[in-house]
This record gives sequence, structure tokens and C-alpha cells, in this order.
Amino acid sequence: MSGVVRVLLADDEHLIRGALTALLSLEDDLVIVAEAATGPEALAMALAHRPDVAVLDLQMPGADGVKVATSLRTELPGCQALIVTSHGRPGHLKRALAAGVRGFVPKTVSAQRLAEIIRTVHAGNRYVDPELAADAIAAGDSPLTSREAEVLELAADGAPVTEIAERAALSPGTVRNYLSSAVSKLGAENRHAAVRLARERGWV
Amino acid sequence: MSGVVRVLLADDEHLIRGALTALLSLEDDLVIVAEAATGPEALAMALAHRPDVAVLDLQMPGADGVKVATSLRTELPGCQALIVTSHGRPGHLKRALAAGVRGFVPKTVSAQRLAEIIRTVHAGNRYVDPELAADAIAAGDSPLTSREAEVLELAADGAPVTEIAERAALSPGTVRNYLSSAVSKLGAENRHAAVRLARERGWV
DNA sequence: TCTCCGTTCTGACATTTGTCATACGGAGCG
DNA sequence: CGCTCCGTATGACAAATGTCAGAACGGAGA
Repeated sequence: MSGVVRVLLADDEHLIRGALTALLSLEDDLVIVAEAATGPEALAMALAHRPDVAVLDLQMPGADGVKVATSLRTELPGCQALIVTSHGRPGHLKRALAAGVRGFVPKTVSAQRLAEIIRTVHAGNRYVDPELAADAIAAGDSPLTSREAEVLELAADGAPVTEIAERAALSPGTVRNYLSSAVSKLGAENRHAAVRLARERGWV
Repeated sequence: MSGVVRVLLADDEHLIRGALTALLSLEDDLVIVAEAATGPEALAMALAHRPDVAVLDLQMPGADGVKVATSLRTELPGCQALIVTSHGRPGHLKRALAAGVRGFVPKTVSAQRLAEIIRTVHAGNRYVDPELAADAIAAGDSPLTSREAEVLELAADGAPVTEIAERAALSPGTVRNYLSSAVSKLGAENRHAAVRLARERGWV
């Protein structure tokens, strides 16, 4: 009923992009109308070629896949976004769904499978990789308050408390309080381990 | 003169693997004799099918590309290793060359280009991506002694000194000395920032 | 041989961090 | 209206960390 599906392919790895173009072109009902290697390029290409589905790599120079999807949502409604990722952390999935992304799959799927998922998404349905979904559910919601998360993020590069306090415009004592409570909420040994844990679960 | 080149393809991303198989098969003189999704699998496949060139992803479950290359060096000499990587840090290149790897390229190259490089490597020549080589040269050599690097690595996950001392079988005082000297050599604020710096430069 | 350097250790000290109690104002809720 | 939670802050104390000096041993090189 829907004829061909016009697809945009955005990935900074030429190897994947070229190869995927070749494989997806084998499918009669899919046609790659544009390719991009960076976030901004993907957006520009999408606006120029108006694809039905945008297949976006999560990690791209310029702007990541979710950011591109967010922009597409307003600037090109009717175009469904589908994120592919090499090694996805739970938080990304949540962020992606919040941005209106319709599909989220790891690069470990086969091209065959990806073709099917592109059709699924084009039909207006959602598709989230079960494994990634399970991870996201297992990770659960962040127990951190927004300030705690913010301060923890500033602590990520190993900066001392005084520097964090400056950058967050807080008193050093307050920063220590937030870090302390974040550390205890996460059950970590110290703030650096806490940063690592929060990163893994996608909470920062 | 050399007939066809027998190639092993190891990458945990099914998308890349399948697609690459398709594209490289278009080249008359290349034939994919085996595929693998993990390090150990790659090794087993190599021993079973005895390829001329092993194309190895740097990041794979089980054992990374360099480890596989190291094993291949002794267990299957005559098979040349070629590493492909998505986002490579300087240190990896050095490690790879030390392991006898003959080629090192980012996944941003085209399949066409990769085919040429496979031929180059098969002919006994080396190929290293100029950009990655430049990064590696810019990063320079590690100023850390082996113990300093070792201890710094154990500190990477935010473990307290006592735990590092246990794991390294050293006295806590010694660990603090090493960390202190590593921190000052790297010009970092503290050991956590030092870990970050050393990571960036590929020194751990 | 003699010296330098890396490894390992100890002890001492100052600084930073982690924890806790306590306090106050504001937002949301029953 | 009280209650609770969050954000913010201070002060105090204990623990961890960073820095320094010194010392012993062994190997590599001048």
C-alpha cells in the first residue's frame, strides 16, 4: 500500500554507511535518498530530501542522533527517526524515546532485520531492541535529584571540590553534601566510583 | 601473482560484518572465508580456515583485536592482521604495532579503500591511517614507569588506596608514592584527573 | 667500580574528602 | 495549617589522599 520507503542514512563510519546502502538497496521497497556523516549534515540532508525514515547513528560528530531526532520532530514531522548504536547505555534509550524516536536498535542486528525494522517504523509502529529495553528497565530511574546529578557530572573529570563549587556557583560545603548524598544513594565507595556507576546506568 | 586473498572478518556488529562481506565480495580477488563476532571466536575461526588476512575490530567481546592479533602472530604466522576501529585512541595504535599488526584504519574509510588496504597488507606492506598516526605521534611517549602505569590503571575505577594496594600486592604507602609521582608527571590535579589524561593519550 | 634509576618500604605532615548535625526558606500536599 | 522534601548553607570531626624525606636493594650503564 505504501510504495517505496525513502530512507536517510546518517553514520560517521563510511564503512557502515556504504555497506548499508548496498544491502538495503537490495530490498525492493527501500530506497536510500540521502547519506550524511555528521549530525548537522543529517539535518540538512533530511530537510532537502524529505525521507520517510531517518536511520541515525547515536554517536556522530556535531550533534548526536537524539539531538538530530529532536530537531526533525519539529522541522520535519512525518519523518520517523530510528536510532542505531554500537554500544548503547540505558540512559540513551530513555532520552531517545523522550525525543520521539520510534526505533532503537544495536548494530549487532543483521541488515535483513534492520530492513524489517525500517518498515515497522515506517508503518507508524515502534521497535525497541528487547535486550536494550531490558537493560533500561533494570537500570530503573535515577534516584538522584537534579542538583545531585549536576554536581556529579561536574565531578566527572576529577576536578577538586573548590572547582566544582565555582563552576556550579555553590558553596564548597554544599557541593560536598550533594556528592556525599549521591555517593550514598548509589552505594559507591567515593564520588569517582559514583560517577562511573551513574555513567553506566545512563543517569548522567 | 598471488591469486585470491582469503579474508577473515571479525566484528561484533552484525551490521558491519554482513555488509562488509557483501561489499568485499564484489572484489574479484577477495574472498571472505570466515566471520566472527567475538575475540575467541575470531581466533578459532582463523585456526580453522587459515586466512591470508584477518580484519579485526578493535572492540570485541572476549578479547580485543590486538589480543587476537598477538595470538595469531604465534599460532598462525603468515596470516597478516589488520585492525579496524570506530573511535581509536593513540595508545591503541602503538599497542597494535607492537603486537605485529600490519594495518590500522578507522571505520570512516570506504569499503573500496579497505579493499585496497587489505591487498597492501597481504603484499607484506604496512598501512596506518595518517590521521591516527599523527595523533599517536602528537601524544608522544608515556613518561610513566611501568609500575606507575599499572597502579594508575588500578585506580581507574575509583577504588581507594587500600584496595589498589591489595590488588597490586604493594604497601599502601608505595601505592600513594606511585600515584603521587604519576600525578605530578602528568601535571594533573589528582589521580582521577591523571587517569583521565593518561586514558586520552592512550598511556594506560 | 661507581652512579643513576626504578622498585619498594616507612614515617610524618598538610590538605582534601566524606559524613553528620543543624539551620532556614520555599514548594507541594493532605 | 502542619508535614515533608529539596536546595542551600555552616561548622565540626574522622578518614582518605597528596606530598615529602629518607632508606634499602638490584640492575643497567659510564
